[in-house]
Amino acid sequence: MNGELEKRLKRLLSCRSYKEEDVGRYLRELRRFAQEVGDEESFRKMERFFKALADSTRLRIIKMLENRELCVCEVMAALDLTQTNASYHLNMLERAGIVKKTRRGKWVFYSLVKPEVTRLIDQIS
Amino acid sequence: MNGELEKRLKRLLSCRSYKEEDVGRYLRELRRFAQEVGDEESFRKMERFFKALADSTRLRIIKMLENRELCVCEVMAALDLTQTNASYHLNMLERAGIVKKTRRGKWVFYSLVKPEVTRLIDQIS
DNA sequence: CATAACAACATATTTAAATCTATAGAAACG
DNA sequence: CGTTTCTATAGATTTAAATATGTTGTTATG
Repeated sequence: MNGELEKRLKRLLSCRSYKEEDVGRYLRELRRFAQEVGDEESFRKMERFFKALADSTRLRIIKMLENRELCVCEVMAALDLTQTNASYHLNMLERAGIVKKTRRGKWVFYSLVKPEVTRLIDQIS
Repeated sequence: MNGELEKRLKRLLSCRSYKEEDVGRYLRELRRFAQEVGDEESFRKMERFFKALADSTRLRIIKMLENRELCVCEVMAALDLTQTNASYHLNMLERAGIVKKTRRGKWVFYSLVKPEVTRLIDQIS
């Protein structure tokens, strides 16, 4: 067990009329509490989703796609990105399940999978 | 002007019965469209907010704070973090306006500023 | 089927975030 | 007031994301 940490908790609990021998139990309680709020897998999933939104270029792409679908070269033109960089961001959004792509001849068009995502964005701003 | 890009747009538009001389106008239209969906400042703000949520440790902290406030040493204990690392993540959340801190004697307690944030998180999972 | 055009991918570089180590600041307490 | 305890910050290191360069895959077209 981590002795230093237990001492620290003991001092904290002594302000709360806890008995000294309860400290070990309190530590286990805290760790169980941390487990109970959610499993690692679902937190990882949320992390990936929020990471996809944590970039102003991608947020702007999403807001544009709210109005209409765009092909890669239109995204390049609109946001002044290199072809590779535009593809990179669109791929990030696709892997997060936010956009989907449709090939039409030589062109690949991107559109929103769930338009609800823009509601979520608008809640923030 | 970016000649390569204009040629690319021209070929795209030629599939849509656009006149050739409209390509320059279409490029400007795309760029204006990109501006209209939102100003850089507000996208940067959203980016900061989503960045704060884009980490599974911080998401777990938020979910714990939904139930009750915690001091730094409790966060350390619950999530098995170093003191510095716990402070770092709590500071990130504070600067994003998600949590606030209250000093009580030697201890600093953190709590949610807007509990709505957990609704937003639950929408994802 | 050879070539041109659009997009994706692989790899390297740059830039930013997360973590660690060491130290400083603030409150409590003898 | 000197010491201990809790938290924050500074600086260095590690790790991951964003961007750039060069190349490949895919579709259309002469």
